Amino acid sequence: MTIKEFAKLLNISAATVSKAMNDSHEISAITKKRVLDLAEELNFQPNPNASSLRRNKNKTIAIVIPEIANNFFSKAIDGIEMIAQQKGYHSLIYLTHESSTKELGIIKHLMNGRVDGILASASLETKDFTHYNDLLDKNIPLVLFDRVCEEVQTAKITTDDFHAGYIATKHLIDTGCKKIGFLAFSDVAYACRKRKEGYLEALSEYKIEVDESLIINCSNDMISNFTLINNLLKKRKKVDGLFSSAENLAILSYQICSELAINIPKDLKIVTFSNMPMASYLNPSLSTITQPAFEMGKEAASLLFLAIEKPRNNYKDVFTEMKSNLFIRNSTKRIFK
Amino acid sequence: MTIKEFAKLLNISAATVSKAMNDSHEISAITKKRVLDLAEELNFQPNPNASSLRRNKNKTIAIVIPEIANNFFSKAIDGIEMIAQQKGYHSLIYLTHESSTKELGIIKHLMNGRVDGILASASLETKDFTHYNDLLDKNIPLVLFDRVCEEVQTAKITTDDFHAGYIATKHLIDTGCKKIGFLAFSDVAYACRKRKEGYLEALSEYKIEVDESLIINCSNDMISNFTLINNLLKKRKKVDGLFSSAENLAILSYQICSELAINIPKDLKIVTFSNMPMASYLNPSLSTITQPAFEMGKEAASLLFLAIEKPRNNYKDVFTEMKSNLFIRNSTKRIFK
DNA sequence: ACTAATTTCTTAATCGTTTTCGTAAAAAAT
DNA sequence: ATTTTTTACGAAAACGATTAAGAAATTAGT
Repeated sequence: MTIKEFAKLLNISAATVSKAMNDSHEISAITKKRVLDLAEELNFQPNPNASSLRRNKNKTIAIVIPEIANNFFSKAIDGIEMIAQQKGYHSLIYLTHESSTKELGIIKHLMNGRVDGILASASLETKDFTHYNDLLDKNIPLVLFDRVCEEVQTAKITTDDFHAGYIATKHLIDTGCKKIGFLAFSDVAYACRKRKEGYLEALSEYKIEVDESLIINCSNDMISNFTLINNLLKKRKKVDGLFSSAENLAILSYQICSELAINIPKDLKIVTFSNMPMASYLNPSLSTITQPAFEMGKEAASLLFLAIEKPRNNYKDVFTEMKSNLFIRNSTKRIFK
Repeated sequence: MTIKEFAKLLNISAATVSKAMNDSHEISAITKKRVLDLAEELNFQPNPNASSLRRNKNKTIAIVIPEIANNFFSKAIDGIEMIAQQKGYHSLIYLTHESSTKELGIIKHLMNGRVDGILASASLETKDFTHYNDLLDKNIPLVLFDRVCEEVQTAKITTDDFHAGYIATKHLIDTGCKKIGFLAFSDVAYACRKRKEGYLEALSEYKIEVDESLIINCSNDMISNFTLINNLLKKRKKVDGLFSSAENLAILSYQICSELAINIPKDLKIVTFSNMPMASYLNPSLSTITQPAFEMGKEAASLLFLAIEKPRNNYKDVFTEMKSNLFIRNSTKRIFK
């Protein structure tokens, strides 16, 4: 049903219906009620494409993320979608599967005005960020979250990665670790670099010399990650603590420890960034740095809507570091020998 | 940039550009190449709203699911999005948070033609399914997956819930359980009813009398679920095996066992439906029935696109039961006393 | 060489809204 | 009572693509 047909039912013009549904002051309360009541009754909704075309607004945002089968991102989406639904917006979702080619394709595609704004988390592979800057040149609001990058001058939501890295490493030192390895999920990602800096800061504070062979630069390839971590852990005496910057690397480490019969936490203590709800029930229970994924999603979305609805607002300067939490569990339990 | 402005750059008409970009046979190869090359260079894309309005097609589908911070649904979305991206479609995501009111609102909203088709998984609360039938009346393709319902005559993708329930229960019996409880995540959901029927079938086959007090009808309220399961497990001698129809109920059971100092698997064996990647690393490792979530998503999406692109196809008759797998781990380990 | 058929492009109508502008009617001001 | 202002609505022109129908240019057929 078109707005014209609908209008005919009430013997008024399409213009009046449109204005009534948009709560224009030009329309009397009486007429508004007649329109709204019938619209409710017949579930009449103006064609969104025609509306978007005319208004040049689609009430739609895009969420571009590396992966979804991931406790952090799925919770973040939960937060984003909640705010979007509150605001009456629709959320398109795009997965890059950590491929910069896919990311580039998706972002370039989104320049056609299909969405009013974009929430993105860069893929691991991505080293060139010009596509994000192109978005900004086209005045499409963009908020980066978690996987942010310095090259793009726009709003960013992250966690206190440096501090968390420091705290995690300090915790390992406090439980008696002397040779602490660091598993980097990326050697370029801003968040990972910050986590590493926190790690280095803690080592420095406790006068522990940095051993580069204990710093493992992992990638998106789980096979090669396996090899890397396996090689590290095989020379067991060289490492007694592991700070992992990503959940999946910790899982991999659990697997490798199980295969190599390395006892956690006796032989090796592990603390990791993770949003896993089951961390308490692992064998042994896993000490984690947990990011406020849901809140980050909400925060990022709120900021995006601010940018969309108040174009004068200089949202681009926002840089929010949200607080993550250290949950101490048995994987970093101090063992007195 | 509009198609007119773009056309002017090549000294041809907008119509020609449109046809060239849609690979019409009316346009010469030479012109097509000129158009496509410039479009590539300038990243020109026709306004999607104008296009959708004219064509009455949006190249967009909706995914309506109860929750996303959930291993099954996030993997299913992964599969759906992959197929959608291959087909050049966009995926809108809507979360109902298990609320039938929200579900109803979302589905009613989607009747305005914003999407070409819908993939849905009903919320637990939903008992009235007329909104889905309304969609079908409006000729909007609909594929239900996992949380399907008999009341709606459309395509459905599920798992072999009856068989899986039977196998899981049989496995508990084989490992020595005599008093097996069943944790139902819903008393109405089709999938859960089937799982229960499989459970009952196995009991019957082994001549184990059904004890209704061991069948716990859980809900979406985790607080009351806690009470229900806690009450069941406190009278410990009454139950020595637990078949859980949903992951979160198993997690809750682990928690309760830990609090009540019930040893798994010695005092109680547990097997559950779950897509948790960490099942092997739990304490004890958790025996699971695992659904092919990713493949289910792909299958559901493929079917939806078939319905969208071949309107004559009677996709509505499709009812696919995909095979789930039983992974036997330590939570159901036989203990010889 | 002339007509018919085919190829390739253009013009113009159309999709269903929103919004500007204009105009009655009603209310307020004189 | 007349003018001015305000209120409430309608007519028509956008928005930017697609496509049916028509026209020019080319090729084929006789």
